[in-house]
Amino acid sequence: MRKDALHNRERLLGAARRLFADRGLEAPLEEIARAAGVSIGTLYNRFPDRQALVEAVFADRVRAVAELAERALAMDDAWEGFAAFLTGVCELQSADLGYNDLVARAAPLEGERGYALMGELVERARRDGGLRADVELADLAFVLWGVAATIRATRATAPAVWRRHLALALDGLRGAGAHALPVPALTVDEVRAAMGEC
Amino acid sequence: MRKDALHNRERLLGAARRLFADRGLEAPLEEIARAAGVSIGTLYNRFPDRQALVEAVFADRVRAVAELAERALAMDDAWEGFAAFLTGVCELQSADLGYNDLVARAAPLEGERGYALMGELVERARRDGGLRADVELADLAFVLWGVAATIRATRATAPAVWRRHLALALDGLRGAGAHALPVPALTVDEVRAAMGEC
DNA sequence: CCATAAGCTGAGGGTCTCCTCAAGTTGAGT
DNA sequence: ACTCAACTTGAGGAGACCCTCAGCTTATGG
Repeated sequence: MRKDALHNRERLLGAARRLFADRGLEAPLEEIARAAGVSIGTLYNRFPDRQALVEAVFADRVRAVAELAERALAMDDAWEGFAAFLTGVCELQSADLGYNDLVARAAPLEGERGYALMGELVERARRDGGLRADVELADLAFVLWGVAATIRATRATAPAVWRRHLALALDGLRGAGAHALPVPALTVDEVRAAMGEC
Repeated sequence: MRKDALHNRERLLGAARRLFADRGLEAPLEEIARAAGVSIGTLYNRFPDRQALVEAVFADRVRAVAELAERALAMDDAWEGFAAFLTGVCELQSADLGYNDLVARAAPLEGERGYALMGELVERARRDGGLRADVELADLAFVLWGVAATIRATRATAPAVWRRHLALALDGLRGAGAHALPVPALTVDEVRAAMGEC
């Protein structure tokens, strides 16, 4: 790859990072190109479609979340770890509208390893962290989807209230005083399908 | 108003009701006109803009929710009433993608009277229904926004799981075993602003 | 049955975004 | 310096959707 091409790629990634962050994943590609000081054609040269650009921009987030999960698992208190993980992901969502969009469309950690990591977080919290027994991995999607909606709605008005929503959601996941759940959890495939849905 | 105009108005409302319900509030107006068997010009004659059409279509929902609130207040058990109200609104959201969109943009009950009604529901449940003391009216928005997101994501895949999300959210609102909330609730104005936000 | 105001129509102009590709430019190896 | 593959450019076609308005149709009251 030629040096100028590489340079343009960097500029495009930077511009996309910025625009996705404060306008969401639907930010016009033309505007990203303009912000990068490059023509729309060049953008398409470097990234065949929007998805390629999105993936390149948010690749770092996958690593960040994996690290988050590992640090959470390393925490002494299982519940603290569980809560810290969800809080961390929500913090990323709140810092970046694009990532917020993204988490609604794909789990923060994909693949065998990702699911195993998050599954262990849930398992451990259930075993000895006071996470209610009838909660499953798939139920984390509710928290993520829900808080994402609150973040999106309140980011201009009250950029920290999502923490209140999250706190209420976490209390709903605690064992103490829990009530039976009315329907079974989503299966892994259903979660995937639902995320694809929008 | 001429008879044919009235007739067209009805056809338009019917078509809009249908299309909003399964495609959301962004359904193309041209398609609504087509479904109504009427030209796009006529649609604009009857309804100056999308908002007018939306308001006309969902006027009945406002009445339905008001009734829901009154029946909820009439229930013996304060918590049951509170939960029944939220469940009822979520059921409406789940039955109609357009209404689902709408609830994210405006409270299900607006105006002095609407807020008073919902406020009383919260107040009463807090007083003697086991609703946690630090929850306020504005916090209902979290439930509505959150469940709305789940409904939207899962309607094709698992159209009933939102009840699970709602159950978890309700458990988070219960008094037993509640943990202190990290930030103050939204003010009424902030809720309004947030809803306008999207 | 007529006059006329009310209503209907749909082509078309405007905007926005996507994406392509022919023509021009440039980095880099020789 | 020269060559040429790699790269860039931006005008422009395509597709959605919005909304308007000049010209035609029709309900209705007299």
